[in-house]
Amino acid sequence: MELALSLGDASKPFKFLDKAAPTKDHHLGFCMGLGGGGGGGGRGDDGRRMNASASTDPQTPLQLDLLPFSPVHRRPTAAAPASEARFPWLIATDPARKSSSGAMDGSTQARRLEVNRFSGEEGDDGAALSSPNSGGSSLQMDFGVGSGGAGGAFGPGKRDLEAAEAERASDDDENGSTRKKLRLSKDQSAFLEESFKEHNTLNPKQKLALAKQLNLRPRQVEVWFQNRRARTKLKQTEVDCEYLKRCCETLTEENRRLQKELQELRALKTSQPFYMQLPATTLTMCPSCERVATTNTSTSAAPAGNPITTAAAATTSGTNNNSSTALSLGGGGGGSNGSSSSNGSRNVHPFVQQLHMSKQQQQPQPNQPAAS
DNA sequence: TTCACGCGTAGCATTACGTCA
DNA sequence: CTTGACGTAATGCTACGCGTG
Repeated sequence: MELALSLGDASKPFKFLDKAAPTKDHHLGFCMGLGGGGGGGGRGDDGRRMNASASTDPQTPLQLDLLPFSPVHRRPTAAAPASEARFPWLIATDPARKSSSGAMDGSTQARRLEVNRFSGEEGDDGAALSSPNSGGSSLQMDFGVGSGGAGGAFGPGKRDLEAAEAERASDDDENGSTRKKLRLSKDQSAFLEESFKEHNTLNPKQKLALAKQLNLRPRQVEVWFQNRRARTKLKQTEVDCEYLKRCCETLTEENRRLQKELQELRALKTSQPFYMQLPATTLTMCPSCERVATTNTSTSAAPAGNPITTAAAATTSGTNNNSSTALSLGGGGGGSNGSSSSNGSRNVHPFVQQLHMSKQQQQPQPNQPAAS
């Protein structure tokens, strides 16, 4: 049993940067597919990583939408040019940003804008910044230095907390020892989420582009995606667990039901001497799928409405003293494979058909219907 | 062709910080 | 005001694929 988490088509190019902005009311989310097949999907360039990927299994019997998802994106308009339409929060929706660009005094503005922001001077040298020892924490808190005014589009541009945080960070910069944790703004997170829906992994180009768009360091983008994948996997595990739990319950119930039926059959067998005259029956199990085989000899001994059909199987030799019963399990329980033989010969399991054939060869019963 | 090496990125476990009830 | 739970950014480590000499 396998769970596949569909997070978009990994084969698609990284389109989010070319797309128009997500709508203001766009939903962030993903859907999970519970599949029953072998492991498909996986990273495009690396097959060994298979989780959190779109399921290619055609079976995909169950899909859970954990969050609503809307693929619709807003197109850039004349009123909202592409750069702004791509980032609708740049326009007017963020009151904090309004304040940052409006009534805020210069120093405060600079301070707020530069929190979370990687300075443009860093350029595309993501590798250097990626080093955990590169002092990125202190660097990113190096607000007010080289603010240049151009950046800050994706800076949080809000939250007095961050200003206070920045002040504390500036203190930390002096000793340079503490790790400073930054909270991404909602807008940044939303955009990253949108990107994650497109691709849950990043190539260097995409990473740099995203970092530039969001005014973050490439390392931050990278870390965000790593953590996001981890969260996705965790959710998947939870869903997996839930699904297995349901399966277990179903099977337990099925087992209980079968045990009950078996008891009934045994009671019936002892109460009716007719059964004693029947030839030995066998509980036949398919060696490949371990499914109990059906032999349709239409004894109709089962109680009415009984999903289990009993059949007195003809034995290959009269010397077989084993008392056995061929049971046909109906489609009940969680099974969806249509193993029930009630549909006639079309859906009869190959193993069952093989049984029929062997029996017909050994004990031909020309007028015997195939259905149970 | 094979091997060693470096680089980049993945997953994973863990830490540490910020937020909230 | 304190505290514990929780979410999450960040760190450190290992493994793998790939390109290169």
